[in-house]
Amino acid sequence: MSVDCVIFTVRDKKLNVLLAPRPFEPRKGEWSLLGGFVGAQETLDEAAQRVLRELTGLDNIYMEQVGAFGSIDRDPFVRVISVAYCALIQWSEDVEATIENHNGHWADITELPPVCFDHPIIIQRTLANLRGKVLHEPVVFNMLPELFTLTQLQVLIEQILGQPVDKRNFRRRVSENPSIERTELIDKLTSRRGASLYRFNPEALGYSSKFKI
Amino acid sequence: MSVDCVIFTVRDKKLNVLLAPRPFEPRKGEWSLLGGFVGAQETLDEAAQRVLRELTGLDNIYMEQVGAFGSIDRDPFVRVISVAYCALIQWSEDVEATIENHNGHWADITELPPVCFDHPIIIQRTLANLRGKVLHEPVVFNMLPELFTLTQLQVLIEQILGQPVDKRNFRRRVSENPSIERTELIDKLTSRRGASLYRFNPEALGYSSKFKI
DNA sequence: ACAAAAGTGTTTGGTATACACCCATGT
DNA sequence: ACATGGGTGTATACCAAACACTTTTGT
Repeated sequence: MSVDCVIFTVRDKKLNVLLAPRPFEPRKGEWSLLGGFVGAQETLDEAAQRVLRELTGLDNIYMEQVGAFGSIDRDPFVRVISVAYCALIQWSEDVEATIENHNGHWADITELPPVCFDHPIIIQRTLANLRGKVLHEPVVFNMLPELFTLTQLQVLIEQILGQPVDKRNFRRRVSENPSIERTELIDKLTSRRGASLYRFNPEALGYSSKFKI
Repeated sequence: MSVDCVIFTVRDKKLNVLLAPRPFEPRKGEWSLLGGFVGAQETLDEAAQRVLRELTGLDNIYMEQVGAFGSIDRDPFVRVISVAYCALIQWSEDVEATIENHNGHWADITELPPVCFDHPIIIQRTLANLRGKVLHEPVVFNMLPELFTLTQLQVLIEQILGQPVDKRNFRRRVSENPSIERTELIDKLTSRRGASLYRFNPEALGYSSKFKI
């Protein structure tokens, strides 16, 4: 019984997934998702959080279960059932260091290397899952810094959906979403003109109103 | 490692879920979902199909995984992780007999009796799942006979959604859905006037068109 | 001056909703 | 005759999509 984490981040304007060489047999050394076994006193959610923490140093991360995968061919001797979790993290130098200690490598999801077992299927299902909810649930903010520009947000959503998004319609929808608040701050790093920085404030969602981008 | 089946059917115009007294300790005798352990040579999907077959006599049934549930408190001694499956079946006298041999009982989902462990959560999550897709995927036909009237279909959907549906809008949407074909046959059992019988024909969905009701 | 990203409204077509009466038939 | 469920159309409000130019500023 194991958990496998499909860890997404946005890096250099591309959606990436974290892979690592499999640390033991069978298929030792082949690319695989980051996983671990479930302890006897852990819930599945706890196990997933722990695995993520051990391999990235991150804690308190957004994770959601995707499903259980029980293909038989995984290991010829031991039956392994794996529960997949989707994690969204913010890329940073800090994390990068911890990840490298565990031989983790980011792979652009549009050009994945060969991955072992049924992990390609798990990645695809997780991505489909994410695509289905990115516009209806406030999950993307887990991949962005506290303050972000609308272009950053748009590019990220385009990466997840795998298709372009109309800029004006996008910005109108954002402006109608009370939980995405414009701050007085201006980011001058990415453009000459400078772009307003925004913040996600979950409190600002009214009682009945649903999140929507 | 077990699978639990959340088996829905429509009976007497109500959405029902199948429960059975738990056959062994702990909590022997309390209401529970129908479950079983996963064999060493089975996939999860196969295990779910087998459990369903053993307990209802039905084969080749629509089933979909809902997720894995790993709460610890389930059994104080053995760690059990359960993968839940949603099954939609057509109610019939035949099935009823097999079910009774296994002490199965239908429970109206609007007035569930106390159910053991985390099974109430599993039922609610499965139902939420079903609600989310009933209008976008052709799943309801698994709960209806080959030929059905539009009122049957409407009542079923209302039961699943837990709210009424506008009759004229509903019938317009159905008429726009090429996969729901009107036959020449008339059902005279449920009304004096008689109602046209319809059939679901998955082939009739065009290439790009999505199912929608 | 120009390159590079930020920012900004309107029109149009489609889709979802609300709503009430007549029809056919068995009893 | 009447009770029961079957069947039908329109008007309106809302939402989604398409679309192109001006602004700011660092170099």
